[in-house]
Amino acid sequence: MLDIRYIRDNPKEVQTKAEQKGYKVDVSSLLKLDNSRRELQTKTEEVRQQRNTLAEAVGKTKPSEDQIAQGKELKAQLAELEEKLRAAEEEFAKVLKTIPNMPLDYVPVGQSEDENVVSKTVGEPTKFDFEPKNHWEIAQARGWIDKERAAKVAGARFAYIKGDLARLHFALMMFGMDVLTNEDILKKIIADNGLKVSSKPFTLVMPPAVARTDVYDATCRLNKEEQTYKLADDDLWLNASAEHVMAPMYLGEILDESELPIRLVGYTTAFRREAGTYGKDMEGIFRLHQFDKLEMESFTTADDGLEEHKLMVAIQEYLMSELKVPYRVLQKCTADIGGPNAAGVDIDSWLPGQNKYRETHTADYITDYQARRMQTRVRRTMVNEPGFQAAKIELVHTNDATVFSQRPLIAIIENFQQADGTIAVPEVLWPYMSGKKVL
RNA sequence: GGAGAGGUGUCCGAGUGGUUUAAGGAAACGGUCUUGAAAACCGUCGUGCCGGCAACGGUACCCAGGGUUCGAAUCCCUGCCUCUCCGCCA
Repeated sequence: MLDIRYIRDNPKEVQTKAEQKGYKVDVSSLLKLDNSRRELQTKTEEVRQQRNTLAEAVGKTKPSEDQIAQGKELKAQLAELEEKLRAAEEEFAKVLKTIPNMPLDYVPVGQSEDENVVSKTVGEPTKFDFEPKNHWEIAQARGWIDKERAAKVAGARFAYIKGDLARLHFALMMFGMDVLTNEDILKKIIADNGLKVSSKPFTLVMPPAVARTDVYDATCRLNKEEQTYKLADDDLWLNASAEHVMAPMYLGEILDESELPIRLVGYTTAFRREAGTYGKDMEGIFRLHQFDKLEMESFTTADDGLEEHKLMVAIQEYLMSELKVPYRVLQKCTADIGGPNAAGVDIDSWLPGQNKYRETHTADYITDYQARRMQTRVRRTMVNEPGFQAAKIELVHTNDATVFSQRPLIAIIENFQQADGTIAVPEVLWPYMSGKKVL
């Protein structure tokens, strides 16, 4: 959610930037709702004041007939005003939520994902002296993926991932966890990228896989039931990303600045209905209703938010480079970063089986847009001199980014396939493969 | 899942219908004293919203949402959460 005061002060900018993101919003009608809401609030508070004054005048004594009559009159007035105020606030909040976050100035303006800007390409598309297969062909031949039986059990777009492919998944997860929780590696990444951020390691988290409606909604990430699975008998939704259940961890809390940054690396199974993608990417495990994922989430001060975002991208690049999978970095344009984001980066991995780069990672910088709804704040000491100190409470900035989902498995299988049908395990994963270097 | 007891500020904890701007204590921070520290003493010590340049004023918030009342932290209802016992269970 955007700050209404910012919208009041910059209505034209908000209108323009929302449109750059492809959002149809009506800032002027929002501001009208804001005005009538505030007028009603003032009136309501005036009546409440009269009520409080009367109650105080009565005190412990028995109220007179006249006082009771007055009180009843005020109560009736208040009931009417409060109802109007409630309706006005509800309408106001509904419209305010439709205003997306403002893109940062460096985010390229674009109409669709086609206008994302490739900011970097690392490695060359892998060359083969044989015709490379796609991951689905390879996995079927090896018995690594069983979608037919999964369809029998759970329906389309589910999979049994088996044997060495399952092992490879856990190796990848372990590799990610080891990097993210290792301060020395983080220091190296920070130094190599010239970043000015804390080297505090990430804390490994296994979060709940579900969240309540109001909590999920506060993350600004809850989609409609067409997109997200809702439990039938409980007020709970299955998460569509670990980020969705880690972001609201500090809901309603005021953190101390000394606790920041809070860095979490969470492992969870994510669930997505993938409505509107029927027929797309049906082969293999590229797009499933369920997938396991390791995800970064962090809470920082506003001052550190952007550097934190850059750190997450740098970590993603480090992981990809260590795997030696060719990739490119995309600066997402205004149309593609998503409503809550101020900026966003995708990393696309080279998939020889599709002969193109496909998205395997994303990194989201959300500034204070989520934190305002979640009311996750930080108490900062701004001035601390003898005889004088001032504390300030600010919204935190949130960042999230993929460490590894299941898609990198596709990249590994396809890039490291050999003529004999086997897969060479990337060297950095050897320690996690129980001695297997070839699958 | 069944039965019972609870949920008050950073923490402990009082308050069960009306000067609650929530007692008291602890922690924290500033000061006095001290060579320094401790102790003692003095002071500060919630958040949101509305109005105001500001000082400040108003209002709401005692888990959440409803209700009763002239008046609710306090009474009633519902939900959530915690604890104890039972049941079940990786």
